[in-house]
Amino acid sequence: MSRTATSNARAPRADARRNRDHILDTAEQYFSKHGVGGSLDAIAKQAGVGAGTLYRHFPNREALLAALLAARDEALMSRRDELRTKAANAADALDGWLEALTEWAGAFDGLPDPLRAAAATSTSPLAVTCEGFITTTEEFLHAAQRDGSARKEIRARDLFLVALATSWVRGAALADGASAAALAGITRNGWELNPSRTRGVSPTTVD
Amino acid sequence: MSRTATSNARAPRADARRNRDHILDTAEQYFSKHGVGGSLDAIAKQAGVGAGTLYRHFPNREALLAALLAARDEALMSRRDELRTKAANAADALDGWLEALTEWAGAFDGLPDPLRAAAATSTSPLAVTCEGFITTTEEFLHAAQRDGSARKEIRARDLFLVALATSWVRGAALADGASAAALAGITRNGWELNPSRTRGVSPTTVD
DNA sequence: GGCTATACGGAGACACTCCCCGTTTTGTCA
DNA sequence: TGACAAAACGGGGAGTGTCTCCGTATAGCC
Repeated sequence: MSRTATSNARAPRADARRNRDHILDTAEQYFSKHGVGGSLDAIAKQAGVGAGTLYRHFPNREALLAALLAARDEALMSRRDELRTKAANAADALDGWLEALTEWAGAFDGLPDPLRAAAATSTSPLAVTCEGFITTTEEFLHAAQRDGSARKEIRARDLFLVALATSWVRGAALADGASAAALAGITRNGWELNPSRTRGVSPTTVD
Repeated sequence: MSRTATSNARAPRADARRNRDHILDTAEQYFSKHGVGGSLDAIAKQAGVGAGTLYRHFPNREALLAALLAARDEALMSRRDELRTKAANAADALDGWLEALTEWAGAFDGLPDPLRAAAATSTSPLAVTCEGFITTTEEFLHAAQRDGSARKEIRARDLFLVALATSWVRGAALADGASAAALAGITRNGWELNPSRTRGVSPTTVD
């Protein structure tokens, strides 16, 4: 009981903070190049620290990923705020949010898998992040459902999983922009009700 | 040139065939329990053969999976034939086929991942299987597009990937039947055009 | 300058994939 | 039936990865 109630632990040592940051930087690079499955020991070596140091800071791959994604939270939050205020209508807002989520989940190759697992288990550092974004999804979804532009039977969690799944598919449909667009279209048609705008699909040439 | 043109290799030895079958049986059980990520050495041990024997028959995990799935091909084919003849219309046929694919991809935990990879690379024993099913998907999709019940811009490969993705999501949404139904609904609304039947979604209670 | 909590690093236990090669088994042909 | 060559077996071991443990180093404080 000798510590303050607000911060139960004392401030980290300077070298600890330095190493942590360095590991994070290295992991960011490494996962970008090799996907989330990249060797953790290799990251430690490349960061110039021992394996023990890496595992002390991040007990497992998920913890490391969670820390990496935390750095992106802010961007996603500001995107949310932007959609809240600037979207033309609730449907576009929801669509924009799902696209933002899909991109977020595509930050590293293979990222959708641990995210999906986290969304199911809730006993993972990633789970907290996921739950937060599901709540935001719910906000946008409810708004769209209230004004009749989204189907009533759809739940936010399912839509979140759809965004992850879209990202998952994109990881395979390499270099095929058409697939990404097709997926987005299928998803939007999937949840949308009474589309107000005749969206771009021109009747075009018959053959 | 001393062999017959039709079968370039001689018949396998009796013990080889026996071991192969035994490995397959064991792998079926093992993957069912532990998912497709289960240890191959453990399968060999449980099957009572050496690791070398397993790897001689199936050079890698994908080859083993492909052999396991081959045993299921027949069931899927007969489902296809059933849908061809008994489905009320092209849309229901396509829907039924996609559901069959989704179930097929859910045979083992984690199966969608190698399937997705195979659908992209085409240099894997699983790729052949995937391509075959994509072709069938194309058949059902074209029929639906011809009679105006499926959107024109959708491609068979994308729909195949959607089926895999649905299976992938189901792997997470454990024991939640509602999610499975929701996903199926989103998918169908995603590709369907001018739904002829007012499908079950009752306007129901307002709150 | 010295003391202690904190943090470091890397050796090593354990697991998994996959190759290699000496040994065993099978099928065939006299 | 016996013997021989091809086919197949099995498991040791190299390579790679995860994660722990503990002797050593160092930052921060008095």
